Amino acid sequence: MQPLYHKHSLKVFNSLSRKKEAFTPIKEGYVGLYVCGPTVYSNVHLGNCRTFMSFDTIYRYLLHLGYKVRYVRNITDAGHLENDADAGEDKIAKKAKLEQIEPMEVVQKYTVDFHRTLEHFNLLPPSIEPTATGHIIEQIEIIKEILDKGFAYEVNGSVYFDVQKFNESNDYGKLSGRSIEDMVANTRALQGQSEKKNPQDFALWKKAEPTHIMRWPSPWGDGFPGWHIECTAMSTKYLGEQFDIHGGGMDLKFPHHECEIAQAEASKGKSPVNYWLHANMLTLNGKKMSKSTDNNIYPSELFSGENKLFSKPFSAAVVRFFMLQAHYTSVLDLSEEALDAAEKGYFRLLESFSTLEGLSSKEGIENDPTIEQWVNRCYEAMNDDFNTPILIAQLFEGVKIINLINDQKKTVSSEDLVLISQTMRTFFFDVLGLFDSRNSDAKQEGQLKGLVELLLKERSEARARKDFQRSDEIRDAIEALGIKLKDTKDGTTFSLS
RNA sequence: GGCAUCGUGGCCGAGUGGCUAGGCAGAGCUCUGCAAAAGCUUGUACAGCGGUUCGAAUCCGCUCGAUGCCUCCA
Repeated sequence: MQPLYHKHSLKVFNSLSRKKEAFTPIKEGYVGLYVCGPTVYSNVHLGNCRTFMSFDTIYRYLLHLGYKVRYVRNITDAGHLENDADAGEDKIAKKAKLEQIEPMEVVQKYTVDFHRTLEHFNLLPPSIEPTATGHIIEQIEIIKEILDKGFAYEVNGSVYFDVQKFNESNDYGKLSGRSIEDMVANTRALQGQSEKKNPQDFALWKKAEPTHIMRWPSPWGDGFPGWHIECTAMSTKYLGEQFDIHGGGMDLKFPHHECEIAQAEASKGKSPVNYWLHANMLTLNGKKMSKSTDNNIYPSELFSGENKLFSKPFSAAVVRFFMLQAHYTSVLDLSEEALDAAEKGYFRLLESFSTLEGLSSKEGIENDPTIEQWVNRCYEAMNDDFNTPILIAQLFEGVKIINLINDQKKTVSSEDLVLISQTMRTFFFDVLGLFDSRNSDAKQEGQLKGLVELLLKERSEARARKDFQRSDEIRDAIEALGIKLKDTKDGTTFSLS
């Protein structure tokens, strides 16, 4: 069977051209996808999750279409400074000092948190998850290449990218829509930048001060890599000098992604990425969530309901559904009212899967062409730059069809029924990555306990009226299910296992 | 200050030159022992002011408001 991408023409919004473009991978059938991962110096918050969820959905759809996708998402575990000044402090080192632990303990702690959280949201793990500290050699090699090409200079054990020089032959600012003249005119004068030729220049390698813990040897002395070089090194290593899709949060567009383009063009002489995709921000109270400004909420607080903002808990599936009801390029604001509405809609969709199981088709009737048209609309939605809100609207159309059949107001052929079922399941579970949060182990155990208690109540009532035939019937039936009963003078207890 | 994006009915949120997005909430009806679920019906919204056009929420200009980036951030 031919892969689905032969039938479907996917379009994506390319941030570089600011246009929707037909998606054509470099090598047919294969997609290289790179997404900037987190800096692991604190717990991942809900805003971070949205971006990774957006790209998870994109990854899932590409897989569904039959592409072989190599999805690389890095872990930034070194090298990011508090600011551009020479005396800037490594965030991870700062946190380590604060918590009085080793920097690598910080990295480990928050990497584990990151993975656990994303698992709650049902994100698929990437194909490769490289770390910055594991690719110091590769980063040094690229810095050397940039130096060799004359687009960087060394000063006092640090290496800086020469933005002015680069801009003479290339276009620095094309991704973010800035001109270098504007940048020159508007750059704030920060202290301690005397090493740089120009304020726009950015560090490729920084000399480590004697107190700096995270340090590696290099041709320029002990130091650590700059802010942007890790992504260039790792994407090049695993996806090649040119690859299909680079994703990340909107806030990384400038300077991070701009610098990535510059580094790749300077070292390899060609533009590294065909399609730049940027996921928009999740806001809270109308403001961007941010680790540094404290305007954020952590997933665990939302799941437990223990937070200042929401009066009740929301499951990870509901949150995922809520986020997918907005397009990934739009700003989305989080509120209790919106989550409540999402929860109800999500339950309605889930209900339809139960309804679906009880449906039967009718023999000897023709396939209904509107069913196939509906399936096509589902695909059209996703093909149009992964328009999950429209897909979800179509799934609700599916719910309507299912209910009509259930109410015997519509009859379908067995082929159509299979098609409806497959389409609903494929998009809901596989593509959107949604899941049934109602059937968590804890919840099921609670329900089971409730049912057993109900039966025990009836049994004790039977015993009270000396109807031992009935009470023994109940006991035997419960014990036949492997639930052990124990009568004590205070009443009956039971154990499920 | 510069660059970019956005402003859609009670709420969330798609769309982007003529054709009902969808969800939640509300109203009415059907079904139902009660309830729930379900079904049907119901809302002419696109910040404001000009302009282009046979026709604009959709294009252009201005005004107002909001957000993101310009310093680490998804």
